[in-house]
Amino acid sequence: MRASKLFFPTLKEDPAEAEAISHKLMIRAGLVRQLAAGLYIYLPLGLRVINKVNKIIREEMDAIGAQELSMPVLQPAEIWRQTGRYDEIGEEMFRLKDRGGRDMVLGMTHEEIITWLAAREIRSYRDLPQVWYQIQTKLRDEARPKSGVLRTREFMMKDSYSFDADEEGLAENYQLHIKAYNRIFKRMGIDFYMVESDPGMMGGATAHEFMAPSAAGEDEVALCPACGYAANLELAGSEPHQPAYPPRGPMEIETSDARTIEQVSGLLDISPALLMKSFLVIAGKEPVLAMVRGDQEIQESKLARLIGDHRPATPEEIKKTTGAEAGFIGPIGLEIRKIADETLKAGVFTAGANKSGYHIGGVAPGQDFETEFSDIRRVKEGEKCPHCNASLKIERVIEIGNIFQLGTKYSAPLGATYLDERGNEQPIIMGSYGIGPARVAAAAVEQLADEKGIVWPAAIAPFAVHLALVQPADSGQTALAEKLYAELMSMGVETLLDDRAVSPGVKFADAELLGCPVRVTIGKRTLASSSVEVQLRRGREEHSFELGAAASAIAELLENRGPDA
RNA sequence: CGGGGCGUGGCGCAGCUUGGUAGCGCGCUUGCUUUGGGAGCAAGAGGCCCCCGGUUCAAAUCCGGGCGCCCCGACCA
Repeated sequence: MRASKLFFPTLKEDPAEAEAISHKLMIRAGLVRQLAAGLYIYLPLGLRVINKVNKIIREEMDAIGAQELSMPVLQPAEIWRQTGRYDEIGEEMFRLKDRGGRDMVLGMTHEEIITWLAAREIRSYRDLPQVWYQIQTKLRDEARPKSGVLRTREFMMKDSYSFDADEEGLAENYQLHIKAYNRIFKRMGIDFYMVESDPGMMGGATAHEFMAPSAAGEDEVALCPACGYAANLELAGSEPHQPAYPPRGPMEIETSDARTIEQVSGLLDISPALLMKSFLVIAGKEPVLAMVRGDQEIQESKLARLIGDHRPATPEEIKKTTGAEAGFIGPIGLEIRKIADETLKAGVFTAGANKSGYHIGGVAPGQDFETEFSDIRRVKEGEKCPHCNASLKIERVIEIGNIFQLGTKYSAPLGATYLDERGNEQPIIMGSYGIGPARVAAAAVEQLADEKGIVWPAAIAPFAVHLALVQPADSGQTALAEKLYAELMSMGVETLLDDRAVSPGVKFADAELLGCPVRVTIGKRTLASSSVEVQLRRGREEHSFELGAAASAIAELLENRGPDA
């Protein structure tokens, strides 16, 4: 490709609306343009990158026996009603009517549709197992699109679905996907972890996410450097330290205006770990008191798994339910559902007295009041790994892939069954597996970019070689550049020939911004020395090759750098 | 959905407090020069100042309403 013909509008300055590194650079390098909130146009260079990502995904999916197909984005609401998700999902699903007044939706995912297909076409255990996938547009009316291409309302997703006769088959396909995903992300040269994740409303028991560490990420994971335990903070567990507790023996303490953990621990001169935090939430219509130790925070997603959707109680509701103001509420004397974090099981604490201006000391949960115990706290950096007691690290990550064991969540309501060897009808056991190609590309930008611009991993770079012709007006230089360009292309090395009539500074700056792995410079120095200068984008390492052997030397250089080049 | 910020040539911004001529840098066009790190000189083009309404002799500027975009939080199948 010739830069003089390529549409790649680069920008000298960061766009005002961008915050994340990948967002800024993908706009500046002319990869994408924003149409509206969460809607992006992929320009030629951006599309080249996505296509490379997709190509790798296809190769590795095909390699585990998955078969590509394609399903509609526009879908009848009826199928979503059958699985109950039409009503469960709410505002995040785009809904519309066709001219005949039929309810339709724009697909946010394709479990319903693929299961509809399986229900019709799979009849016998002889038809199983199957793994089907597509790379297709999804639409979600996100509450808050953000960070450029990382969270958008319309996005592409590789989604695959496995169909098995039994749990063993599902486990096997799950493992195959883990293998494929590891290969895919390794080939792309990005850093990632596989972590345990919350299946959430996808249903099923087992789920993992593939996470690329990045400050621009929206999730956090807990990682154990010793045993490899890795989990999304939504469900990660830990062993918190145990303080020395005072003797049991409830007694009222006047705390006047001290409400927050900080104020109360300061006033009483005791560690926050000896206090109990109580939150009143409303689940449905029922009030629930959630309690964690004073030095801990509630992990909402863990609480939600016990009590479902909930919201904080209003000040009026708190007063009405407990008789006290926020800051003085506690479990003693409250006849509502109570859930205490399991770290409260062993100790003796100071809690709110349900009487404004007072706390109660010496409270032993489970003895001085009835409560359920469960893990509802958020893991903190430095707490002990639940498996090996090493110190946990917490990292911010971008979710680039996920895998779910669905079981019969979709096959049962949609009647996707098969006849087993004995002629008995059985529900098909399903799994579902996603990868977001745009997130993968953005994660690569986030992880590798330097102050000059993008540094693409070779596997997904828009071009392998950026060939800068310093003076296109000089016939000698042009002849050399054209020759090298033709040689590289004939060797299958994708090359961008920068033959634009712009100053050298612009060419070099754009080359660094675009981030192709290798930059080759042809200028008057090339004519003088008969050798070409080659610079690796990553680390900006310089090489020099003799003119005649340059093409093969460059190809070899690319070859040797492997996926991380 | 709660909180905050922003909306002025293609891009980045100033002007708004204190109403009266729309400005800067980059980019763009033409010519000449230049050519290994975002070139120089000269001459140009380009703006319903987000929209609607109000106040005023007069509104980019003040007031009301709306829309859009970004950030923090909630949500994220």
